[in-house]
Amino acid sequence: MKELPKVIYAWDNKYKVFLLYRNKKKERKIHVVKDFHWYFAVTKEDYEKIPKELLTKYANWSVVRNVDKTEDGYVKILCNRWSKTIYGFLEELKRYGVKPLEADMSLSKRYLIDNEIKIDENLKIGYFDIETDDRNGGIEIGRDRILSWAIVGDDGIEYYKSMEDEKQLLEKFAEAADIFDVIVGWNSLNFDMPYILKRMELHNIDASKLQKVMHVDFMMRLVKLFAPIMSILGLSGFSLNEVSKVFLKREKVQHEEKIYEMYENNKELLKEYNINDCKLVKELNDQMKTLFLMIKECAWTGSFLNKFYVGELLDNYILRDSKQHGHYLPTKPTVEEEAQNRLHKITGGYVKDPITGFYNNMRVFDFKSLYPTIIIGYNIGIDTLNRKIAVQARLDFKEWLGDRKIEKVDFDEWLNFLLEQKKKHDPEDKHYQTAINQYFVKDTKSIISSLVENLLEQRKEYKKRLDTLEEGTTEFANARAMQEVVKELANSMFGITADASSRYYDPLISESITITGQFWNRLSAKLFEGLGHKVLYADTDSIFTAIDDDAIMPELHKKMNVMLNDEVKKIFSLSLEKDLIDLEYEKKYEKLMLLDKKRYIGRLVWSNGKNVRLLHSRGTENVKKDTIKYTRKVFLEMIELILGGYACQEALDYVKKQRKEFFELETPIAEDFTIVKRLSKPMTDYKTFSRHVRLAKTLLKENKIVETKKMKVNWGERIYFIVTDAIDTNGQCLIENFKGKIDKDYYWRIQIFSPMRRILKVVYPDIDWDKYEDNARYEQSSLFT
DNA sequence: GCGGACTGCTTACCT
DNA sequence: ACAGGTAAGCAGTCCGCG
Repeated sequence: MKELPKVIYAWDNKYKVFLLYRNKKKERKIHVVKDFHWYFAVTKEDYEKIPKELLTKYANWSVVRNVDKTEDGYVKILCNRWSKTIYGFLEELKRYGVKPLEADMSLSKRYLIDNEIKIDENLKIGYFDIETDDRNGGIEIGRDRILSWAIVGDDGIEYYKSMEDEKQLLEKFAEAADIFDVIVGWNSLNFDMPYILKRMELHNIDASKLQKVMHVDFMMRLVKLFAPIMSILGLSGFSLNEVSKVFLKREKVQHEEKIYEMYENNKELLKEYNINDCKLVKELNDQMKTLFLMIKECAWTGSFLNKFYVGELLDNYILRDSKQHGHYLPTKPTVEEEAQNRLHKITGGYVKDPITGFYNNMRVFDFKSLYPTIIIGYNIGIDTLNRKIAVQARLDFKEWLGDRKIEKVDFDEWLNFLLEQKKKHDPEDKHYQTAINQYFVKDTKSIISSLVENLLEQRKEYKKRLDTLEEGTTEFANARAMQEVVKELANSMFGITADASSRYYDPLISESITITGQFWNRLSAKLFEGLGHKVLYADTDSIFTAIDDDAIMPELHKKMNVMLNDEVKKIFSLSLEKDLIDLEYEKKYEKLMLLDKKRYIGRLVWSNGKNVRLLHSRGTENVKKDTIKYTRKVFLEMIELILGGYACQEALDYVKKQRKEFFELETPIAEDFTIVKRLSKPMTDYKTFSRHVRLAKTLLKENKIVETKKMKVNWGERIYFIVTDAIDTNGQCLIENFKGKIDKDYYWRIQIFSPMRRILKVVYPDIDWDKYEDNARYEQSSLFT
């Protein structure tokens, strides 16, 4: 193969690389590469540290095959990756102070990067689903036989099989799947795929028959995209039925009978049901273009669909770029190194102690792309950090900070410390100094900063292009997709420098980013206050200040940006032609109750340049899923009344009224008082047993719920319960066992009044709200009023 | 034996 | 299997107490 075609998918088998591609006739073909050798790299300086005997020893053990010194600055050590001794070799090298580079790579990943192989975007997609014998009840992967399968192509062609002979059924599935580049299912990573593989194993069918087909679990992607905004979408869960209802206004095919009964008595309905599930997933994708976007991201970064994780995408993207520049990156940490990395806690964003209160005309400013901006501005990267300065500079910073937390340190003291340190460590001004007193060279651009810069630049371009294109056209969809792609990648760059399992992990780097973010935020607070605007709250990249006059806002916004850019450039001697920092004026609340860190609620009237009028809340009870329905209703009602201008006395009367109504409630409805809590881990991992865990224990024994898996993506079951006696640790019942008894005192104190009181205390601080908590105490005190 | 102070666990949220 | 920061509620423990 002279001109390498775009590749659909690639894998390796010890010493061979398999490249799947489409020929001129659009047929799927495999190209096998037999003469590509695995290697890792070390720098030339590191190579000198390796004793010759060590290399000879491992060469004699057939671990080291060859040494390639042809590249600038690096030596490639060609090895037999499948020798177990390789790990001993790498460890031994580390003992000599040698850092093996990119020694974690698979053979195929290495090949794709070295040969700059492009990824094909024209993938043939099949949506698949299986049905299994459900007579035994409960779900256990591979326990019962598969009754049928269906695949629906993106061209709409349907494939379906159902037969007695399961072995043949599975063979047919492998055959049918093989014409697709990728098969897409719903929760298929945890159900369909492992089920099929288990049953294939049972029938001694070679699993490699499915090797050539990538697999995507569509549910997992949607969970990632929509889990944070479920309530906005009106989405209560991620069953296929629920998601279809919300996005497609359609439901799954209804059936009264069990799957097995359909298989026995109503084969047509089973077929319809099975195929329909595939179609639903297809229609979801047709509507949202999710796979289209994922495929774009893969082609852009040089990754494959079945390894679609931000970390993996970025890794490929960075590795390819650095290879082009003739650089090799660190090896991913071993399990032990990763555990070691985790022990070190990295400081994150700045959260100001809020000045709580009920405010008029609260304005929110927001740093656009805060962390990407910092990466670019200070040329941050592993390749630009001056390690010679780093050690002493770190010690100086630690000594100065002492046991204080950085957010508690006086801002001017911090500023002065940094200015002094700059003189000490970098008198010739050859570096950018970050707010954690680390120094990044100015003269060569770091890999990640140029990538992030490129990504942000691209994003601007796509946004510009979007304005010129017509909505609904393919070009528009393309541009928007790419805009999303570059945004996600730029924003994730920080994440991988703080990820203990990543080759880019480095606390000096990630804290250079986060703590400089803290510094910028506090600097902007200082500037706001210099202009007479008191900052009331701030979280990471946002600043809250109350300003009555709308007319001054455009001017203030402009002024703040000029000042911020000037100050930052001056303090850190950033030699930037254009202004990097973009502090946007983002929101206006006509009224806002600022309750606590990460908790506020108010009337939003202006957002991102548009007039709006809606209740907007963060972290308050109405947004939390474990709030009971009754509280949600009363709480929101009270908020509306307060926003509507309730006076103190009116609020007091309202609380009294609510209290009375609640205690006079004769037959509480279960629905109103159900507490919902989710399990987060396997039962054996629990150290304490709260009410929902106690209930779950029994449910688990009775096989009514399934054990929570350790994987992060797989949420545990939700437990719906009611507290009947708060004193008793077993004073709770499941919603289905509700007999009409609730612990009224508990519900009033904890579930209903407590959230209300948090608001009332802030809005009407002069009243002693505590006495309305305890029923008995209230009765007593009311005797005297 | 019981209650208050305290610690750490758990869940769910915010940026 | 990209991060840290935080509130609230409560389980569990320790301690004092003639």
